[in-house]
Amino acid sequence: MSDDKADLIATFFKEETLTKGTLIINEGKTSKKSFFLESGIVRCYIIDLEGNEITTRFFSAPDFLNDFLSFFEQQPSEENYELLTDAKLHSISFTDVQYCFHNIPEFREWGRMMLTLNHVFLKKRMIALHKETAQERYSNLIKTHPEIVQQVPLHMIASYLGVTKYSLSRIRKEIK
Amino acid sequence: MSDDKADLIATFFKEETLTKGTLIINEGKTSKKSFFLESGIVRCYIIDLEGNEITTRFFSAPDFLNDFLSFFEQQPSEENYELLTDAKLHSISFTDVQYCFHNIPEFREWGRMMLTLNHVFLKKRMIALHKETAQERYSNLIKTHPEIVQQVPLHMIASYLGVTKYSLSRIRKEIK
DNA sequence: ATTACAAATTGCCATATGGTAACTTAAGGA
DNA sequence: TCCTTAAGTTACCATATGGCAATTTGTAAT
Repeated sequence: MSDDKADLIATFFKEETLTKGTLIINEGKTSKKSFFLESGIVRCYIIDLEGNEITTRFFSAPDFLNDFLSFFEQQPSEENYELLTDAKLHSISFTDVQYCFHNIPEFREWGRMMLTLNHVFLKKRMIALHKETAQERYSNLIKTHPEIVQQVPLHMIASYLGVTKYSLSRIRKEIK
Repeated sequence: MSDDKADLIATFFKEETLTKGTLIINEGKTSKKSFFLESGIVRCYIIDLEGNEITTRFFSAPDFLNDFLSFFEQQPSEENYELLTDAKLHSISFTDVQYCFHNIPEFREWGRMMLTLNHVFLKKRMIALHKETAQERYSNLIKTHPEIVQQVPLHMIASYLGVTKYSLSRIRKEIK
């Protein structure tokens, strides 16, 4: 992408510095923004029928993130997105995203890529939950995202991997 | 949608009658078509590293289907789509889909809906694999898609649910 | 009717994971 | 520093599921 285009696109983003614990997307509310995460870690989770939190995804900087369904369909989100650390973000509004989609081909291309990556992520995760043992899933997480394993509380990682915190604690011991 | 538009869109679809066992999308090949399934059942599966088939999805008529990644990104498919019964399909080429996207707003809207439904399916499935027992997943399948439970061989359903055929056979016995 | 083959079932035991309760460790506030 | 609380660990046992092997059932071809 040319510098001109990059600069143009950058003008639509607004810098935000937020503290640990902030919810940047809330269950039940329609998400108005997409984000670029410059620093920090974000956890995405839903609350199931029994009231348990299920962590469905982590984002660690640098990365783009939004709630695909809530943002692009402008409907209430089913998930919460919580900052696990203090973070610096750059946000763009739905209106501006629409404007950029219509007027900047490179931005449209970027949107397509986001969508594809999102889809690939879900498919990989589905297959992992399907065929891998909890230990394999944990080992893979260490390989691909060591920063998450290091910085995120064990019970959240356990929930993300689909096991209890007790099991994950045992898996940790075995791996060492 | 108006009848005029519907008729116009229909002209881009070509009827195909195919027999049980036919692969309509092949692993390794770039998918050139999207389909409307008028009658029949389709199974989507991948082959994992150990050579096992993992069934990732069923489609039963009437439904639209394509391989999102292979079709829209025009890259080799990672999955196979197999007819489990004789079937009548209506197919539309990638070129024609692009044409319709550019020229028929209703079609664009339909594309967006497909994408969203696809996404919702993957998320639901992820959560099901995450939190439900095999028995719950099977019960839900019976509720939502009894025709699949009736017509599809047990070992394929087992693979879809993420359990062995032995376990599913036992689950079946308990439920009765 | 007979054979052949795939699909499905079931007894048996192994393994992975769940869940409680007790305990230890770590971290932040008064 | 002490106190309080959350996080993490671990012993123990329960439950869910895996997987082999033997058997039965169903189905299609001859």
